[in-house]
Amino acid sequence: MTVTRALNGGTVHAETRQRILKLCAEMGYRQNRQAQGLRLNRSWLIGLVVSTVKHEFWGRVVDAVEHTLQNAGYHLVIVQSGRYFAWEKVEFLMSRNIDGLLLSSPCKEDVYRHFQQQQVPTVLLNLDTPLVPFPFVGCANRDGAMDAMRHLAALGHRRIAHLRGPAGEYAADERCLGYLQAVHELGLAEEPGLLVQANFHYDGGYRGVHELLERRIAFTALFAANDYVAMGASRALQEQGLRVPEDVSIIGFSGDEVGAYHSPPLTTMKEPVDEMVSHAIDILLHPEKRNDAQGSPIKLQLPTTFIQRASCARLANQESP
Amino acid sequence: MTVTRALNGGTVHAETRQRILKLCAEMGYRQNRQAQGLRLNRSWLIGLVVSTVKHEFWGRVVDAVEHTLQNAGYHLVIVQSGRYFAWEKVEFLMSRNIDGLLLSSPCKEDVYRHFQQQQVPTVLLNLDTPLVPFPFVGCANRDGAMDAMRHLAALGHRRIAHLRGPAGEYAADERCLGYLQAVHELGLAEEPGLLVQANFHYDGGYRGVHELLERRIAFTALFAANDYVAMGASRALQEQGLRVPEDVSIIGFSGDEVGAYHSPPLTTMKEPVDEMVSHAIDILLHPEKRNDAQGSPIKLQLPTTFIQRASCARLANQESP
DNA sequence: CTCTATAATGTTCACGTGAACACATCACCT
DNA sequence: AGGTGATGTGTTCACGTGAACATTATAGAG
Repeated sequence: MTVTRALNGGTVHAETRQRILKLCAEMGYRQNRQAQGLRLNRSWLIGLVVSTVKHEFWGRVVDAVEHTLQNAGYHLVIVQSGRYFAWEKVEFLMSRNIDGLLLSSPCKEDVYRHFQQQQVPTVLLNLDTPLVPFPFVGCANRDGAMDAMRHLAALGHRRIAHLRGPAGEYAADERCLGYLQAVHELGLAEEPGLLVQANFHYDGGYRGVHELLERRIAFTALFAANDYVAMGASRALQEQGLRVPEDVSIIGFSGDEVGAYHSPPLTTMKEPVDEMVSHAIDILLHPEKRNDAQGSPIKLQLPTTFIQRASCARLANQESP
Repeated sequence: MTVTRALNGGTVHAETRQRILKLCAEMGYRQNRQAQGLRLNRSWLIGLVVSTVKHEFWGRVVDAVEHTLQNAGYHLVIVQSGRYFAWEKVEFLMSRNIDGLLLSSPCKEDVYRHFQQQQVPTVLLNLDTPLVPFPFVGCANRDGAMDAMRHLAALGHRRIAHLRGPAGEYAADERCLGYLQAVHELGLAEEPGLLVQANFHYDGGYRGVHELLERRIAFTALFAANDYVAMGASRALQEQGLRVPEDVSIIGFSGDEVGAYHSPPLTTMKEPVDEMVSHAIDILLHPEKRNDAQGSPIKLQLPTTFIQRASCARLANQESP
C-alpha cells in the first residue's frame, strides 16, 4: 500500500509520508527483510570466504568488508575455509541465497566451477586463478616482493633467503616469483637452499629458520612470505642467539600492526587492504564494472607501500650465520 | 506438498523420498531460506557484536562463534561496534530479524534496553551489566588476575604495576579488582601510582609504561590488562633499555598465540574462548537454559589457565627501574 | 468549462514455504 | 464385515512484500 511507497521513496504526498513515518516509529514497525528478499529474490547478503579470522591480516580484511558492505546496505556472512573449503561449508553458504561472493582463500577447482555454475557474482580478493573467469582485486605481490628485495640489496645483502608461502596459493607464488626475479635482476646469490617452503603462519617462519640453520645455509637477510612468518623467523633466530637485524635482516609482507610491536619492529611491505576491499565490493555490486573494455574480467593490482621499521640493517663486513 | 515433507523429515514413503531427493539433486533445487523464514518467522541468523576483529583475541571469538553456529545451522552476522555502538549500526543489525544476539562489547544503557525491549534473545559474552537481566558467560577475570598476581608474588615481586583496561568495561574492571584484591591479600606494595589507566591495545601498554617511567614509579613487575597491552608495554620497556624479564617481569591476559612469538614469549592467563562461546550459544539457542533454578539469568564464569612462557623471572636483589 | 497530464492512492497478485486439515490406503483386531 | 489406527499424500491458506495496474484527486492549458 502507500506505506511501502513512503518507506521506499515512492511518489507520496509529503504530508502523508510524515504521518506514516511517525506511525511506524510509534508502532515499532520495521520492514521484513525476508519478505522483501522473497519478493525481489535478493538477500542483501554477501559471502566472504577466508582461511581464518585469527590473524590480524584477515581481521583487517573482515573489518574493511564489514564496513564497506554496511555502507552499501549489505550484511556479511563469513565462512572460514580452514585448510580446505569443505563442500559442506560451500553448501551451507549457498543455502543463504547470497547476492555475491568474495573469495579470499583458495578453493579446489570444482568449487570454483560450482560458484561459476551457480551464477553467484564472485570477486577474487588477493587470489587469482586461471580456472575460472572471475574479476580479481589484489595487491601487487610480485612488485612488492621485488621492492622488498631491492631494499635488502641496497643494504648490501647478497645472500637473501625466502621463506615462501604454500605452493599453489596465488599470493605465495607471486611473492616467490618476485623474489626469484629480484635475485636474478639484481645478481644476488641464486641457490636452491635459500628458498624454503613454509606457510603463512608463525610456525612456518619458525621452522623455516631452523631448516636453514640445520642445513647450514649461509644467509644475511630474509624475505618472509608475510609478517607472521617474519615474526616466527625472528623468534627462531633470536632463540638461536642471532641478533635481528645485526646478524640477520628480516623483511615481512602485509603491514600488520602486530609487527610494529615485535622486537625488533618489523620492516614490511604494507598491503592496501581497505582499498583492495573497497574496489572488490564496488565491482561485486556493480555488474557493469566486472569486465574491462575488451570484455574480459577485470584484474586490479594495487601497489604496496614500504614501511621501514627496525628489522633491516646494512650488511656488516663478515658474513653470518 | 510431499516434497517439503521429504526434505524436512516428514512422514513419507521411503521410495518416494528417494525419488524426490534424486530429482532435487538433478534440478539443483534448493529450499528458499527467505521463504522459510517468512513463514516461520525466523532467520537462522545470530548477531555478534564485537569492538573490532583486528585483534587475535576477537578473531578467536569470531572463529569459535562461526564454527559453533554452523554446527547448529545458523549463520553469523558480525557487527563491529568500534569505540561506541552507534544507533545506526544497532538498527542495521535489527533490520535482519536476527534470532539471537551475542554481545561481546559494552553498549550504552539505552542500547541494552533496546535489545531487551525488542525481545531478542541475548547473551553477554565476557561482559556483564547490572542494567539488564541477560545471561552471561565469561571467564573468571578476577580469579585469573589474582592467579597472575600470585605468580608474580611467588617470584618475589612486591612492587607490581597494573596497566588496566578502560574504566567501566566489565573485563577491565574485574581484572583490576583482582589486582587490587591480590595486592591487599598478599601484602604487596599498595600505591596509587602503580595502577595506570590504559586500554586493551598495544598503544595502551606502550603509553602506560612511559607514564610509569616519567612519573618515576618504581616497579619490578607488570600485570597487563591483556596480551596486547603486555606486548606494547614490553616494547616500550625494551626501547628504554630495560630487559624483560631480567629488569621487569610482565604477565598478560588472554592467551593469544601472538604472545608466544613475542620477545620474550609472553607469560599469560589463557581465556577458554571456545568453551565460553560454546556455552553462550548453547544458552542462546535453548531458551530453557537461560535461567538458573532460582529463575534469575544464568551467570557462568569459566576458569582461566596459566601459561608459563618467558616474560616473568624471579626478582633479583636490586630494585629496578 | 472541458480536456489532458500528472500526482497521489488503492487493489490485486505471486514470490516459496509449512501448518492445518482433508482424504486415501492399508494392516490389523474384534 | 466393520471398526480402528497408522501411514502416506493432496489441498488450502497466510506469512509481508513490491510490481503492475486501476482508480481518483489536482492542476494547468485551451
